[in-house]
Amino acid sequence: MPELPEVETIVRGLRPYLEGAGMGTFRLLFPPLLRRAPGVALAAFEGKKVTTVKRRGKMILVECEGGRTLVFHLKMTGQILIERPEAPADKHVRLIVPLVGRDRELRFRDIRKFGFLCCLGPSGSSQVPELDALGPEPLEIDFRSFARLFQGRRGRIKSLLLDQRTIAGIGNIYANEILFRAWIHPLTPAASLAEGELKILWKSMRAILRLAISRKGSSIRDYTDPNGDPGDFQVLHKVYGREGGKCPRCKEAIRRIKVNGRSTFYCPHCQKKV
DNA sequence: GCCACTGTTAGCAT
DNA sequence: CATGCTAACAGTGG
Repeated sequence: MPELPEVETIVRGLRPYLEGAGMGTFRLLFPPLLRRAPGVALAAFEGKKVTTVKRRGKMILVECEGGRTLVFHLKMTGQILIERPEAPADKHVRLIVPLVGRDRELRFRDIRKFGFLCCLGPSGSSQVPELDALGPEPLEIDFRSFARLFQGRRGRIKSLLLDQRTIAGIGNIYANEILFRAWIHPLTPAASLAEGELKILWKSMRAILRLAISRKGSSIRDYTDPNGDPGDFQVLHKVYGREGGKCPRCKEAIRRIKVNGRSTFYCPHCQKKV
């Protein structure tokens, strides 16, 4: 579930618990969670203190003393929870990290098991291809660089917004909401967008993501932050999940199509096909 | 029960 | 190289 606003909310929720805390013995309940790293690598984190928690795209980076970093990707159904050790853990909890002296533990819970954890060595080297190939951050990129992302690209604009190598952190919900706000049809060839349209798209992207972060993300199914609190941006969705509903701008019925196999919602009147 | 659907993306086919 | 499908998995709802 988590896209950029949800992951940002999670990271902010984790900081007070993790930063400065020491990590105890990891309990890896589902070993395949740990990707492309020998199982022993986890031991290198035990007894170390967390220095910083960061977000990059949809990934969570937990930096530790000694320069090592844990990288979490929640994929569709992953959650990171901070709970008391005595709180019951259900069968979907895949990893437990005790936080020494804080009467709390971090739990990675993931129903569909798509999520993963990677360990980065002290070299800070590139052991996570997904991390290295990631495009720029949508809230940091300036307009000129943003416009350049789409030059000479033959893909459709929605496909490219979802492509993490083009720009990082945008998923299906926010791609739909951003395009609606920008009055752009999802199937528009990216390279055909005029300067003015790109400017509106850039502004819409920033506005939607910032607003969603301020609402602590969208809780469509069971997304919660580390404290178990849901976001409420879903009540502000204009098109996502609203097939057949009225466009808030023109009252036309919202339409649903598939783009690259993903459900895509738009207003046929406000987002004209080119 | 069966089928379609789900917020992600790696890996493979084209 | 660029782009488009499908599968990985588990659960929910019709």
